[in-house]
Amino acid sequence: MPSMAQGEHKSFVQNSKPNPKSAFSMRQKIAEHRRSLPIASVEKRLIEEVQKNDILIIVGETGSGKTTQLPQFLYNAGFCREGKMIGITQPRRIAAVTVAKRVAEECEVELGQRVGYSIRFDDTTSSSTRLKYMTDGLLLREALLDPHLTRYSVIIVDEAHDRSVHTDVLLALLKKIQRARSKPVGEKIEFGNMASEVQTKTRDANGPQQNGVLKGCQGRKLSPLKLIIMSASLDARVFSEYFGGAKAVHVQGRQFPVDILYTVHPESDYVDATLVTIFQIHFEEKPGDILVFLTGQDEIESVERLVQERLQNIPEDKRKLLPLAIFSALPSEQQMKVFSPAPTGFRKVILATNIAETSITIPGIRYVIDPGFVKARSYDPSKGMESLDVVPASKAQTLQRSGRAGREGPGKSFRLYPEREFEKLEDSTKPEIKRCNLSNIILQLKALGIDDIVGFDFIDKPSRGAIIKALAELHSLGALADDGKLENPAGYQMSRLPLEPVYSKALILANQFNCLEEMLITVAVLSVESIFYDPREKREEARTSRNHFASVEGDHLTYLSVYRESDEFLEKRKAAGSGNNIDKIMKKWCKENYVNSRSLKHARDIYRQIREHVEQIGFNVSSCGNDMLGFRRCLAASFFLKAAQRQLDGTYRALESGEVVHIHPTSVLFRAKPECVIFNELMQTSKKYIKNLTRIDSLWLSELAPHHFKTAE
DNA sequence: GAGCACTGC
Repeated sequence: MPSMAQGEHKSFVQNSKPNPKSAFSMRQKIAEHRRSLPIASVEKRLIEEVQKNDILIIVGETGSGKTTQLPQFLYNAGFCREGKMIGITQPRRIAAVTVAKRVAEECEVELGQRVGYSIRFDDTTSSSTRLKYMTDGLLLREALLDPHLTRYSVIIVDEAHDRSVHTDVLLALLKKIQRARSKPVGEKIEFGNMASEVQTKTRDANGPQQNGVLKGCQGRKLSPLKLIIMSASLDARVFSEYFGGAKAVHVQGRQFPVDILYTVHPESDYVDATLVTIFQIHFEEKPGDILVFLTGQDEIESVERLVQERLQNIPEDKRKLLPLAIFSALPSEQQMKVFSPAPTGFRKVILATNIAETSITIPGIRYVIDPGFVKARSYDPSKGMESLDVVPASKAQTLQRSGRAGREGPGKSFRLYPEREFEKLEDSTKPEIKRCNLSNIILQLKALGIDDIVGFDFIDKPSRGAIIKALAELHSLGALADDGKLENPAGYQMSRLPLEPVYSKALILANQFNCLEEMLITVAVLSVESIFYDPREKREEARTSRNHFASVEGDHLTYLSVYRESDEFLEKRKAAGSGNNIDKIMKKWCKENYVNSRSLKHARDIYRQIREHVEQIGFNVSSCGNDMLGFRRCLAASFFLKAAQRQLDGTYRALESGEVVHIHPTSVLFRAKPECVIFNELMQTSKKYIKNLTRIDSLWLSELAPHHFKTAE
């Protein structure tokens, strides 16, 4: 072991001005603490502000109670008259569920009555629901069916600082809807008409009767819509400016003070610095668990190993330190371990990715170690390529991380860089909309009747190049006509499916190729994280299992056989009379076959949902049986935009971008190296890798996508 | 022969 000597010691300096707004509170024991929440004292004022202002920005730190209390205040003040609802959006499913449950408890109603939540695959709302918690993505979907969101009197967009694509698009849309709802219906409004017109042809069976609603309101005003944007931290000004100088109200939070400490000098090796700091805290600080923010699985696993190694070299009475890893790819049973209290006398050190920044809250944390980096996804529209890079965290992220030390008592945050480096960080993370593929978003906007995408009023405008690229892709897929308007019916059908546009297109084609059943399964599996466990898994049984499913034709057919075999197993068990617990049976099968049960369950949910959708469109779900040649031709026709040809040196050239790429080691075609393939994903990590491929005949491309390959011959 | 932060419909 290198000289990670015990004597090594890092000097930290206290930051010059203590963070004034650090007062997190413990997880509130709900009912008894309601009155003591900071927001309780400003109920009257908040209601007045909402009555006076159509748009209100509320800046509230964690622990203010805004998410649980404000909707109740509004309900009591009469904002749900005439059956109207208050919608509260969250960026994450788990938050929508837990908050709704808590509020139902506080209101002493059954979940799904006055208070409910609705997230994909799980809707607890009923006709009596007035406070509806949901994900922002779900509300966007609702807007496709009801372009004025007429059932809502108030919409609260919570955690707007998150700046997810969904939040950004939703805010832009709500701005438009609010304007439309303040005008008499007879007047021409900027969008919605076209969408509702076409809707009569393609509307979901249970969609609201939009035309009827509009007719009934003829000559009258739609009721106005109140908009409340809730955000933590620095970004309030951005939202206020976007909404024409909207009023912003601050609500005090509740957190314990967190001392911020910086290193005196920059650290050249943050893994090493992390290790030193962990032991320094362990030896010198009072009891309390440590939370370390690292960038990924590999890093976490190596720090875990290093901590274990080092523990062997210190006196036995000081070894009471328990390292635990948490990241999203970790099976949930192992994730749960970080939540159980450490054995008596032990100190936990949680090695986490960003998952611990917002998604989960671990009790007992008093110390945070923040090396100041994050792994971020970015997208290069010109090459159609994603990449994952380690980049410096933003100020907002860094504050959020430090706050994790002050939820249960005063804490300390150790930043592994000097204070002057903090000042150089970006204020906040680049909004996702500026670093992702826009084809899906643009398809949604087009379906809402918004045709001028370049001129659309985004909070942060995506680059022109990214917009053009997405428009071109949608045009190639047949979703957009030459004039840039949505094709009827294909474009509308595609916008209704909760899938990447290219997968929706694949379903439309599969309907024509008579292999819709196979394609439904394939795109469901492609829509989830890998259904195979960690491919680094070298155990013999795991390899055998993967080989058992592998198809020489490629990954798509491999996924098909995994899904089908799991399904057959389930059917057999059901027929044998033991079909009571589907989840349990599937888990057992997954374990035996080294398949990720979380992913497979998710794929099955998606399959069920999109099957319903295509049946509503009027497609007949038929199977091509054993005609895998026909199915591969359909895959080629669907994914022609992403084809690659083998070169003499064994590398591949992506036909669209001209990039030199490599087959990803997780592909079943990694060794076979067929002459021509279609693929679904192009990602740069250590190399430019293509993932999820199927072997095709290169002649199929010009035959099946002549509009795209006419010059190729 | 090598590797994937986190969400969401």
